[in-house]
Amino acid sequence: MYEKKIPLRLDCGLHLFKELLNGKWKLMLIYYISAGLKRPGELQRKIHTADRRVLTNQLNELVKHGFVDKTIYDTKVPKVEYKLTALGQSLLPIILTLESWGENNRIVLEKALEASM
Amino acid sequence: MYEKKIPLRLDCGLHLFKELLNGKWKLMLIYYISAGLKRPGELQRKIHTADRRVLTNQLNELVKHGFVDKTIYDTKVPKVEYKLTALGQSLLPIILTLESWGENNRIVLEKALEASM
DNA sequence: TCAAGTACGCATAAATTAATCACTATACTG
DNA sequence: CAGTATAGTGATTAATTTATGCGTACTTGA
Repeated sequence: MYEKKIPLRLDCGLHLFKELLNGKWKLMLIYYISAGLKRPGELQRKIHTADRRVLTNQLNELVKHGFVDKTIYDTKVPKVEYKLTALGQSLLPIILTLESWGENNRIVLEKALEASM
Repeated sequence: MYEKKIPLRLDCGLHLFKELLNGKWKLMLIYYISAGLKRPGELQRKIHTADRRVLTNQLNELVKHGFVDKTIYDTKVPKVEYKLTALGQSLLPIILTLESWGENNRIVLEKALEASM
C-alpha cells in the first residue's frame, strides 16, 4: 500500500468511517456480499465498470480491516469466497440509509452535479 | 474546480452520496453549521487542523451543491453567514449515524488502522 | 500607523486514490 | 490444443483531492 504522510485524524467517528470505507467500491462490495455474491468473479461481473484489480485491492483492504472474511479453498481450480464479519454487517443499515438518501434525492442531486460542471 | 476525466457514476445512491459529500470536511462542516456555528471564522477556529483555504473550498462546494446557503452582509467589516438548506438538514441523521457507528466501534477500528500500517 | 481581524482566491505542489500494463498458473471444454 | 475460466500480483501511470505559497482589500483598536 501507500504510506501515509499526513497523520490520520481519528478524533471523530466521521473520520474513522471515512478513513476505512472511503474506497470507491467498498460499500457496494459489502452490500453485494451481503446479498449473496461470495466469489470474486461474481462481484467483478456485477460491478463490471470497475477494473478487476481495483476490486481486488478494495476487497483486500476490506479483509485487512476486518469487514470481510476471505476463504481460499485448496481446490485444483482456484476458489475463493468472501463473507461479512460482524463488523461488516454493522454497516448494512448505514449502506441502506445512504443508498435510499441518494435515491430519494436523486433528481435534485443530479441537478446539483450538473450545475457544478 | 477540476474537470473530471472519468465519467461519474450516478447509477446508485451510494455514488451520488459519495460524489457530493466525500470531501474531507464536508460532513463535519454541515454538522457544525447545524450546531450553530454560522461564520467562516468560527468554523475555521473549530476545525483548526484544516487550512482556511481548504475549508473555504469545501464550503463553496457545499453551497454550489445546495447543502448550505451563504449570506454575505454588506457591512463595513466583512460578514458572512452559512445555514443549512433542507437538503443539508436531510443529512443530519446520516451524520449522527456515521459518527456513532465510528465511536461505537472505535477500539476495533483503530486496531484495524494500526494493523494496516 | 501598525497589528490584528474580517473574508476571499488563484496557481501550484504534494498527497492520495484509482486505473492500467504486463504478467503467472492451473484446469476444464470442445 | 486453443479458448475460456478460475484467481492473483508487481510496477507504473493517471486522476483526483488536499495542502500551501503568495496575494487582495477593508476596518477597528492600540
